[in-house]
Amino acid sequence: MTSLSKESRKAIRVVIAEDQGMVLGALAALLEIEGDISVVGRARNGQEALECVLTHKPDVFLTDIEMPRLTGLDVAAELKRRRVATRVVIVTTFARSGYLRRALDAGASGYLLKDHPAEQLADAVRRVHRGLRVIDPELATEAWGELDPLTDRERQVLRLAGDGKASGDIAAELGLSEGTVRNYLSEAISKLGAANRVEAARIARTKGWL
Amino acid sequence: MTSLSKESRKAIRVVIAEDQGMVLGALAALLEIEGDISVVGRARNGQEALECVLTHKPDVFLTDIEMPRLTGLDVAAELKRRRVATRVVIVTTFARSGYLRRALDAGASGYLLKDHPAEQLADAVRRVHRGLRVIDPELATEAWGELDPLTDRERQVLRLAGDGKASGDIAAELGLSEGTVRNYLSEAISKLGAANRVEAARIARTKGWL
DNA sequence: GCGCGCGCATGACAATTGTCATCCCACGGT
DNA sequence: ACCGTGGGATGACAATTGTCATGCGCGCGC
Repeated sequence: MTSLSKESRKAIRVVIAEDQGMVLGALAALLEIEGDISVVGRARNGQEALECVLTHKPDVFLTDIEMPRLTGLDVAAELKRRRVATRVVIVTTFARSGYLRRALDAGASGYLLKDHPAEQLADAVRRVHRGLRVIDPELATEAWGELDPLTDRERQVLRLAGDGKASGDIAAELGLSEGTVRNYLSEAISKLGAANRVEAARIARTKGWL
Repeated sequence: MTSLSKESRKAIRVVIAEDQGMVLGALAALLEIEGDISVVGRARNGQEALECVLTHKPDVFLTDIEMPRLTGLDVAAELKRRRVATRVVIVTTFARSGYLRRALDAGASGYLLKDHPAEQLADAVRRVHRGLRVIDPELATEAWGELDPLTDRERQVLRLAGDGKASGDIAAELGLSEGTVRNYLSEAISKLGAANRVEAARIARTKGWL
């Protein structure tokens, strides 16, 4: 279709970031077999990814969200701040509306789920390169749903509580009093309609709010 | 063994199972570019995988663990039960000793982590095809460490508790009394050296015991 | 300067959780 | 028939958790 005209002349230059080495290599292979896309850089964490994009200035930057050092969202935000022209596409396992919202805020042009067919990937890269937006339809609808009702404190506290830490420990860790921690937790629990701290943490996590 | 004499004549036939479509496609692409390997089937869940292996009788079956319907471990076990000649290689995100143990019990010939470099994959397929075992070294050592100390009941109860359910709910769900549930939980907590049910669940999960 | 809201803390109380000691009962040996 | 054992239940008690009402100080808007 599109690029048969000039074909190999102007390949789309891509950098990929993904912490699972096997998947990273595999995605790269997947794109390389498309004649019109060329993978010019790979990164296994956010830090590396940022540098890689900055030095290569690729057309498209494909990134996972959950990575060591910096998340894909952090990297996207940083690229936006620096007014880098590279278009960002998020490729993640998580269908969490909170993530999508943050991705868009961070200026991402695409948001795909690892779930859906591999064919979509090369296509998405081309579309985004042409200046279009590619948002997984499944998410796009639900996305403008509820926004995160939690305050920063509630988030912090909930995160720790979700790991099984006791109120006292959490208090110590955050330099608060135990009673206050329980208050925050109680607030979070009621905001999320949960029955206890653990359920609350689960809910927040699945929405991408934690 | 069979026919490596003729080289390209006889490509290694592989079936891949992986629930994330994108990753599935990517892994397939990765293997296809190796001249001596041919992907003859793909599956996105355990059920499908089992059928696919049964009908294609591939040389090697590459599978993720966590999938809908049946886990990769379940499929491996079933293949062993049926005395299918196909060699099984587990490819997973999780470096959990419990998983490795179960994989070996189920007759798997390989256990790789998605973390490590993509190059290893094709190599592992060849090695396994030749009749060798390929176990991620990182795991291999630690593997013959502790075995699961939990009883069936403790496992069930812990699973539910880890999701934030209250003792009463768990009791109802399993047809036990609330006190009994607390007893099991207490046992599990002490066996795992945890401070509470949530931490206990976390620990069990990271060991692959849950 | 006044009032408001927000972040944080207290204290008090009920519900849930974690720990133990004890008990019942269905079994599987011997 | 008789013990041993393991699954399950009770009851009692302490610690932790969840809920509320209330209090304090600080910054902000007006």
